[in-house]
Amino acid sequence: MSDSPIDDLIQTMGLMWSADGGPRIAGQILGYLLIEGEPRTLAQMCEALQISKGSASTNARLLEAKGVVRRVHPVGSRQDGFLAVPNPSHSLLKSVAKRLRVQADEISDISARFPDERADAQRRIADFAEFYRQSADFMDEWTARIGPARGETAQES
Amino acid sequence: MSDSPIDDLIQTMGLMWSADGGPRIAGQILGYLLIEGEPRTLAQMCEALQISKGSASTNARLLEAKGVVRRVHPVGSRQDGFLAVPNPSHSLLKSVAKRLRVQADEISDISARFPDERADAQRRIADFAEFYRQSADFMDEWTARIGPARGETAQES
DNA sequence: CAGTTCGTTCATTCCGTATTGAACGAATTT
DNA sequence: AAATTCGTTCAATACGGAATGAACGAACTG
Repeated sequence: MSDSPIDDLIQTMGLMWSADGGPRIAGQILGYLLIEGEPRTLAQMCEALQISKGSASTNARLLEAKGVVRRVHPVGSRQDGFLAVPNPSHSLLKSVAKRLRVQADEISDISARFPDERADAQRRIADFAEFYRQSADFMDEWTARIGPARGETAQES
Repeated sequence: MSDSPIDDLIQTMGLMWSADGGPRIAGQILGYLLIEGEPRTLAQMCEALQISKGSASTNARLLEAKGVVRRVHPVGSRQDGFLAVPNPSHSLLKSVAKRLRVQADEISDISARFPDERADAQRRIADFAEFYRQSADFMDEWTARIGPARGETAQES
């Protein structure tokens, strides 16, 4: 079991990412690309992280969708390259904000169907949803303040 | 399967909570208490949500630790009562901020051990950690703006 | 002080989903 | 056009942690 700081970081990033509810391998890939600094292929990820080709593809694409990783097509090479986005703050916060907003809408939609005799409960739920919505708003505000990441190409709906 | 808005909300809160990486039952309990508005016992949760006593106890205590739920001791009753905190924003954001800060520290600690020839990687990792730290700061700022929740009694370390 | 009624704990079971590996299509190469 | 070399997909598996329920201690009750 290697204990080099580099491996340690990759391992830790994996644990952190899975603690946040995501696939562990996605965090490991991000850590790996962050360390390497230059585009790496799926095959290189498989070799370095000892994972299957399927996992490498799926999780790299996941990170790409989140805007944390960018895919490049080096001329003269047939394989795709994956590169950690220098400053992923923008994409990361935006995706969190979006999720909060969806959850807020979902909750208030449901509470709108409450029967009249549950007006008090309806208000409490609405207040709760409002907190989610405010949090999303504030995230957007913060996102705007730090500005978009350099070299970002996120195309989420 | 009942489709009343009330049951629907409880179910949805459970799914949302688990989507954020937590136990589904915790979200369901929060939804239930949010709807009821008044203190409810573990036995009532078991009955309403069809869950075991152990789950009720464990998850209620989890919510209590997060400062989202408050425990009360009604005089004359031997059972504890659990009550949804009116405005949990403060506790919720604070716990998120704390986790971000822990993760940021963890990452920069590891990157500090990088060998000299990896100075460039070290800098990228440090930048990444800095983003986490900034996010935590940002959460605290947001927390301060909305002010502490009414009736809060969170005692996290 | 025996008998309840609580809340908590913990070994076990169960379930969701991450991971795998083989199969496939597309694009290249010889 | 056959043969490679890519990336993706998907059914099967493995694994981590959620949920259970029995056991336990503590606090009350009669």
